[in-house]
Amino acid sequence: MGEASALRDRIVENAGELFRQQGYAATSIKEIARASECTTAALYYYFEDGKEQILREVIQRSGREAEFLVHLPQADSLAAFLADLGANLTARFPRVADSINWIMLQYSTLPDEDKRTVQEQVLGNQRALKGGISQYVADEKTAERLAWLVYCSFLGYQQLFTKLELAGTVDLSVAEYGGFLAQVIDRGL
Amino acid sequence: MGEASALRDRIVENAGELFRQQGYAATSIKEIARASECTTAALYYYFEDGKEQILREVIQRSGREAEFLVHLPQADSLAAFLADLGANLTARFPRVADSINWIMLQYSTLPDEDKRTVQEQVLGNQRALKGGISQYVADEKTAERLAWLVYCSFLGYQQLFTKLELAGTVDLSVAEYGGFLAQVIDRGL
DNA sequence: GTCTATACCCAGATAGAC
DNA sequence: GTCTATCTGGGTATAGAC
Repeated sequence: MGEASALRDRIVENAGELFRQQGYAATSIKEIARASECTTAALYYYFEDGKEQILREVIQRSGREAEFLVHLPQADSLAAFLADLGANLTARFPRVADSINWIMLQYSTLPDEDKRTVQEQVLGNQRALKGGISQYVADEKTAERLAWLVYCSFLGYQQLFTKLELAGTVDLSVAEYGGFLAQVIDRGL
Repeated sequence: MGEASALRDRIVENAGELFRQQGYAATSIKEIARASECTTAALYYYFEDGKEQILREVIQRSGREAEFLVHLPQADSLAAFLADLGANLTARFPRVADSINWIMLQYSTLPDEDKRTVQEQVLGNQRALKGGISQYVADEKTAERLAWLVYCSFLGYQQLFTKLELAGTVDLSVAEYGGFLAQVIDRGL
């Protein structure tokens, strides 16, 4: 089904970039070929099933790449941990949020195997986050829920403030937002 | 540019439904016509600029419809207010989240006027939420931030748990999630 | 392995009948 | 106002040369 090659890699990479920017449906195979500096014929040499196969591979790759939380901050309190997280998430989280965004629209049409891949990606992120939080929170269930809360909060923020460009209209940076979240979690209002 | 008519309404309505389900790019004008039980020619009678104009009108309508938070719960504490909100959001929020989802992918291509419409929709929701929260929180800035936090949190939850079907894998209902958020906000961990 | 050339289909769009 | 019929272009896909 098409062995490894530099071109093959470039195609998956560029397709992913285009999907993140425009979504799957709005991206044509010609566009992917152009970005990869090859023809559509070359593309079909590596991906017999065409666009759908590229979709599958992009999803799998984005699953592998999604370990954005692996390098969790070291801190000596939960509040500090979360504030750090917010400050540092700017670099890696936008990509994750972009991926989730276009995949979400595609999700219902995916074969079960790919659905699982996507879920695993999200679950992996949450688990990593939970691991970090567990250092400061004794109760298992609380850590679990807190990880979801933090994950969902940042995802929503990312989408509204970056994708919808609210950052230009509303004065609330990720760092501030993260700091506020940290503070609320730490001691309530 | 096409006066009011039952068919015209149906078209915008059905187009919106399809956009929410599949996104803008994946929805063809023929599909919209089929769903509206008319031909594409009839569609062009009402929408001279075709698909793009329909897009604009769907966005405007979804802006008008987005007052999902107008009927805010009455409660005698912030925690109760938020818990209620979580429990009741199930009905109206999914639609808002779906809209944001597909619009987000389209956003960068929108003319400035429509961008503003979208932002207004989000800002309107946040403002409404803030209004509710202000009853319990004296400080202006805190209410502001809290409204964003709540909004982002529910948006993220909605997308992960409903769109990505995590609700089937992870045991955490909206009500539980909202309850937890309420509790955290009220008194921290 | 990658290209040129091309087939085929469906999407967006419109003219003209009724 | 709504339809039938049709055009054009771009999208997916492939055969065959190099």
